[in-house]
Amino acid sequence: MVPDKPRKKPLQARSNQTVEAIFDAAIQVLLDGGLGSLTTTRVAERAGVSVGSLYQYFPNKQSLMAAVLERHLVHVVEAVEAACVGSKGRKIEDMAAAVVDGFITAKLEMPATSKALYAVAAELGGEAVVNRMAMRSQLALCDMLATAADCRFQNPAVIAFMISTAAVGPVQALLASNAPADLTAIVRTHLTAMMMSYLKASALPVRNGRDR
Amino acid sequence: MVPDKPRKKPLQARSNQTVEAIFDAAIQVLLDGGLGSLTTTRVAERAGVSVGSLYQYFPNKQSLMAAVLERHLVHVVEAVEAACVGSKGRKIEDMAAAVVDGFITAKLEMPATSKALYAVAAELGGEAVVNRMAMRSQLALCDMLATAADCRFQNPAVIAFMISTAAVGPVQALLASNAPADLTAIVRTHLTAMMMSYLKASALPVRNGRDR
DNA sequence: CTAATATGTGAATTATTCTTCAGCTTGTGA
DNA sequence: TCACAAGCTGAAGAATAATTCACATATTAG
Repeated sequence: MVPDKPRKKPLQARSNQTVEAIFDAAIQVLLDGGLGSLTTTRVAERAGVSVGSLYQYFPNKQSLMAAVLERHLVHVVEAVEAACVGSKGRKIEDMAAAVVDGFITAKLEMPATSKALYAVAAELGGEAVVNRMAMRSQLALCDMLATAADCRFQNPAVIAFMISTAAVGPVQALLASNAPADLTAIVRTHLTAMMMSYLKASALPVRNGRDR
Repeated sequence: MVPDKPRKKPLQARSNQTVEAIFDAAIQVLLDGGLGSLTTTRVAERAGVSVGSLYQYFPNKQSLMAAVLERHLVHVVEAVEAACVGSKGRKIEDMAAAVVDGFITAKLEMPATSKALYAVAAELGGEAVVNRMAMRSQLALCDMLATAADCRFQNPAVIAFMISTAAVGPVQALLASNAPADLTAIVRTHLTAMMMSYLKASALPVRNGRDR
């Protein structure tokens, strides 16, 4: 619906640097002033390039914002996916711990970026990106859950939906209130506990070896 | 930091109608076009009044958006607070069910409004409103938890934080994907199950009558 | 009925914004 | 070295926005 692809693919090393600089600058501008005061000119200035260069790689402002958001979310989703494949065949407790840990670690690796992008995610262009990424992580979770060593689930897709969506709230709140590090640790513990107990409560225990 | 109060308090019935119309129009404009394309002129047009009237009650665009957001969040928080006071002295299972039900019902009562306001909440002015409302609901949750019939909690504030923040994710996802009603019912069930199991897992059972 | 007050109007002002493009600089391959 | 392509520039165009204010209309009190 809205153009999303880079207008031009960077070929020389120089242009890659430019694109990197633009990405970083967008985050910076977002951080002091919010999405409302982000302008293409300001981003270009901060990146140390001209507006013209910006428009060489992004057909318009919206596609720039979508690209910045996607870049960050891909990073987070990949962390979740890694935790999922790494926990296949384990017990659900290990699964819960690994997934929560991967998610929180990735999200809090760049807290400023995470926080700045919530406004972008809530905008018209961002919604689609968010939905796409949510799908990806729920698929990975589903795959993982199907291999649990100690139980089966009646409706893995719903469980995956709940886990992935319920995890975002506490982390978002943590970021929104610029919480101290010790609260972060506590939330990590509690989120793990929440997911573990939820998984246990939703599990159909496997009798011996093969069920059904 | 940013002016937030109405410039003028409506005295006559006529002006109250105007303010109501402006609120409703703001939601409408937000719904088709998003925050990015919301302008004071467009809101005034939709409300059937002139821009001048709008600026008579809101000193600027930001305060208008904050007021619209606050109005909705107060409604949701009041539902949660009602569920909390109504569940004092009950068992934790009843508490979890009542709170989740109150929250989801209030949020889904006006799904379009809820969805439209996520962008506002993520903006600079909205963050403060959201934090204030989060505080209110966590306080109510804390009060409720302290009266549980069947157990005590080591750190009620953290539990309240987790419950209130973890509940928003699934509902937000539900709204973002325009989910069908049956999925809504399933999420309601699962969110209740999640909170119940989490509360049980975090509880220190009370021995007999009085503990400690 | 009349004066005082409350409310409503919307063109004009002032400021920004996104986006383009004609020309300049830098890199590369022969 | 030279010519062509890739990359960069930033002033200018066209559009749109937030906010004001001098004036019109409606309501209320006395």
